[in-house]
Amino acid sequence: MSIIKKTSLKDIAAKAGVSPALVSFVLNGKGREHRVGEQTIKHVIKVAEEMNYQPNVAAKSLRSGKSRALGVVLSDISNPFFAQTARGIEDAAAKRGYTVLFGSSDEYAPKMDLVVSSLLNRSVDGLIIVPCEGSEDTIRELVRNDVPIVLFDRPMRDMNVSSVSMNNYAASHKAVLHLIGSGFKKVGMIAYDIELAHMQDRVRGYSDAMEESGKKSDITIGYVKISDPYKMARKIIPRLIDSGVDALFLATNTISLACLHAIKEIGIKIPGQMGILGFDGNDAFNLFYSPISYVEQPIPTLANKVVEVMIEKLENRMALVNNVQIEGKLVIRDSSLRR
Amino acid sequence: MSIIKKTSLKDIAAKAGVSPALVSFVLNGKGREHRVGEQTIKHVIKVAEEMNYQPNVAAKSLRSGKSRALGVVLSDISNPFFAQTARGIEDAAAKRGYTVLFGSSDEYAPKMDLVVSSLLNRSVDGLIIVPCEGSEDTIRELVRNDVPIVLFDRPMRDMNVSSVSMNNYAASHKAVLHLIGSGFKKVGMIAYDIELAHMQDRVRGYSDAMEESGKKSDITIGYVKISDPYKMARKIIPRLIDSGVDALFLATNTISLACLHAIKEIGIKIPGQMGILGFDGNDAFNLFYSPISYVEQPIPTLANKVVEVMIEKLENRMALVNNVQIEGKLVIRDSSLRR
DNA sequence: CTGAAAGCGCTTACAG
DNA sequence: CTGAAAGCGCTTACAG
Repeated sequence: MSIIKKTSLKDIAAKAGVSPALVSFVLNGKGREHRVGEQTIKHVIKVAEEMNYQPNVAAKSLRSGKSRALGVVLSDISNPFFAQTARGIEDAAAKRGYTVLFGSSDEYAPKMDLVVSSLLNRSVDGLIIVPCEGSEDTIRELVRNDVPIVLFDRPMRDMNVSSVSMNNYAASHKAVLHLIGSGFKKVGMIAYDIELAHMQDRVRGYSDAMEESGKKSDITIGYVKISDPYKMARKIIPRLIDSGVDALFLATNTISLACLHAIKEIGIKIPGQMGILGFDGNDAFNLFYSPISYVEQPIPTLANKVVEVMIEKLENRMALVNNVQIEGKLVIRDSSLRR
Repeated sequence: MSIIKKTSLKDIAAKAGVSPALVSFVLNGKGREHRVGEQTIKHVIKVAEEMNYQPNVAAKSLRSGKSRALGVVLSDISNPFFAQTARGIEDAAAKRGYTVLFGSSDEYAPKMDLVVSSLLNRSVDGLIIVPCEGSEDTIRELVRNDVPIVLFDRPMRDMNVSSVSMNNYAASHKAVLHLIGSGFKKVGMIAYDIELAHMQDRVRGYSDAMEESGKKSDITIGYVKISDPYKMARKIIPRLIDSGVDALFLATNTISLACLHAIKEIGIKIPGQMGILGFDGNDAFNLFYSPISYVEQPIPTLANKVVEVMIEKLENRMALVNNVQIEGKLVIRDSSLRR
């Protein structure tokens, strides 16, 4: 096994006694199409294997304008949700012969622009983007320039762009109904103070569930900054308790963790004093003295789907917009069960 | 802001009224060197900016044989330690104008070979590798073929290859002395049953600390499989307790988490019945009812260093082998304090 | 101080 | 059924 590449098309052509063009056709599976003889095809392939041919990717993409590479812009690849997403996308892409380049926007639009440019610069064929707040213009311009993009995790309505995300409205709605059904009187929510659709959907799911349960006047939402959720959670939670909130629906994994820290610090008993339902499973939820219930996002399914939609778009050159929603799952543990 | 690239060197040359070669020189900062006139330099740069020139990476790397891309082979990018490493490497590389491609080996040598080939195929300039067990031959072949590589997390001795890792021996040694100093009588260890240097160093640190403390006969190591640490932890821990072990030094983050799950399930009190000292901080450690002490790896420092060593190697073409060790830090919480 | 030209390794009309 | 040739966008000796 020699991992190192050096053989070129020309070398194979020379050894096989044919032209480089022919080798190119055969190796790209276009032998039949160009009516190359069966014998020749077999022979060329054999020689290529013997010489351990590895095509030069730079040459290929220079010539073809395609790189078989996907750019993926995440919020932060070190965040567990996105780390798992990254892994899922990498695997799904590899299965289809695509490589993936990652970048982190840190939820900051100018940083996102930087990452997008750098990725485009590397001539990726398409971009999978977790759009951050204020990135609408960037997305719009990419669409306008026919850059193939698929949004992940956060759809953007009224914009001509495909997306793959969880059905945030339905999952949140179900989660809140579960809390209410479990006997909690006044369910509050802690969310990010951002306009992005996924967050709005989670908030709507909560509000609608409250309203449908005749608790419209109990709707209580504490907003925290995406830049420092812990600090605000520490301040807001006591206030929510004072206002009579006896259960909390936490809108993201990071918010959940921040709130658990605050709750532990303040010394609130779960679920006795406060019911909890978080987002995205993790070890901390499982190891908490009162295991935490949560909305589970089917990350591998989501990752797989976004790659599928992307490649569909790339290889069929379809312009049609596809907004895929995948259902979440409620995982129920002690923290959301009134005793 | 137009993110889309299309301007070529030739376009700039035409507009600036000079030759493409001259533009290439100027834009690569070799204007002075080639004694291009100051006026011309300024003018060319201005035109390039006006036209929002973005060099075609494929063409550059085809021609130069360099891609300014680094390949990074991790164990599993969805594992928190490696996710944070990925982020650190990405940032450090971006700062120096390099892009990063990731791949996960899943601790399986054949998979690692696959990922390495694919990365090399994409003509990365160098490879940062977290070597898995049984990958010595691959590493050796890469070295033999002059592929610039730097090992991360796990050095390999007696092999002509640079590495960046934590000083595992010292950190483990210190951790175990702390447990003993804290009053625990019989400190056991749970480790992976692998030969890799970082694990051996952690085991040696433990053994030496025990021996130096006159507890040679108390040395008790439970080995778990890297493929399913939880299952074995569940079996081994009761046995260790039966043998009188009253504190556990856990050799990795994953092992720590697996053991905490098992401990919670079995219902062992920490630190009353069992002292615990784990590896790598995380939310689960902090939120555990008895906060877990741990060895902290300075991930950003490590990530930064590995990129530095890599680029040093790449740009100075130095053949010299550099084995960097960075000291870990002991973070002490309740779980390792006898009361 | 500046330009013309070759060539990196591919793909793809075009010609036969 | 197969080959010769152009060209993707760069860089870099070479010539002047």
